[in-house]
Amino acid sequence: MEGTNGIMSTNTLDEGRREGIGIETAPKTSCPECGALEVIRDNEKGEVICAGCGLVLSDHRIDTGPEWRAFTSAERDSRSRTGAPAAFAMHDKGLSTMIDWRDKDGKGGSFSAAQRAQIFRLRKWQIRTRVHSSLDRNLAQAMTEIDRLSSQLGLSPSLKEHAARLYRKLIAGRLWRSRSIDATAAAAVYAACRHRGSPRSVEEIAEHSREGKKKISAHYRMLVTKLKIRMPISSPEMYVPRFISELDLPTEVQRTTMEILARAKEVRGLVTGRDPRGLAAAAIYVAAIMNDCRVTQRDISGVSGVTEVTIRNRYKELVSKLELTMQTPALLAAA
DNA sequence: ATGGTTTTTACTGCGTC
DNA sequence: GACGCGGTAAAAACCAT
Repeated sequence: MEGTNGIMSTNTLDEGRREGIGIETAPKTSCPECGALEVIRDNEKGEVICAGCGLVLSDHRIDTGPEWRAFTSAERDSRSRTGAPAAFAMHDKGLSTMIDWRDKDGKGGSFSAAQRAQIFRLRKWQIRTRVHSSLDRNLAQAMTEIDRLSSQLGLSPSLKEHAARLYRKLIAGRLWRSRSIDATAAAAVYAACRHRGSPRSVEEIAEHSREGKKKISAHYRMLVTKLKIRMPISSPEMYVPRFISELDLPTEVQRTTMEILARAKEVRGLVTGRDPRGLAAAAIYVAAIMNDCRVTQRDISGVSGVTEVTIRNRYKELVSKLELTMQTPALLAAA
């Protein structure tokens, strides 16, 4: 038991989370936009927000790292009893254990012998106490998977809940005919993100899932049709805030980006048929240069998940068809 | 299945720090 | 020389038919 407490110390958790996701950015102390020193930690959304201007300073990963879930079932149980209404994300509303399906921690590394032994005991315990109907087993596994995906993607608890709700709806309506729980769970997460207008690409989700991109999107399509939910078409704008904050760009750039995208919509053949992420990435690139703050195409490519080539193609189109002048104030002054 | 479109992969050249 | 950037051709992925 003292091992549990040790592992649950917040420092260890934080380290594990950061390493696991690969986020290196140190927490900022002041807002780059308005200089305010005060920040608001919004645990609900998983964001850190400037108290002065509301700029999202870091939207990442307040959630617990998945690698510790094996040790926190007791903690989670007690927490949910004391009030967290995390009903939908747990198949039996808090009585479930959350043991992962693999002997790996969040980094993909292995556990120590002692940790493995502990996990083994917990797994055994979990199997013995688990509800045995196939539906509940299904849900249990799905909820664990949704929880794991949400953690690794840094999704807010409410988004996780949404994904869980979608999954439950699918099961309850006997609309679930495929065999892959993981793919359906991933599809539910993807659908939830998209439904709430903070889209993650299928690629991003597939990165953390056992199932591939193709299968997940197939299951997503099935989910949408079966559940008869109307999805908002994903637009470049939806990606912009996340990319901007991941790139540590000021809000000014975001404003310019939005203006560019708004204008781009007017021109035919500029937006339709194109990957919205590529469009967002290119618009950000142009906007950054116009605002005199340099970002490399590589960096944008990294956070957006499209290649530099695509960014180039898009931004060339933007510049030519919108007749943008990409000269920075500095360059104009020099000339 | 097929054909058209878009994106990615892989490689090259150019200028700059 | 490493790096950012631009361009290209061919492969791959995607989508509607």
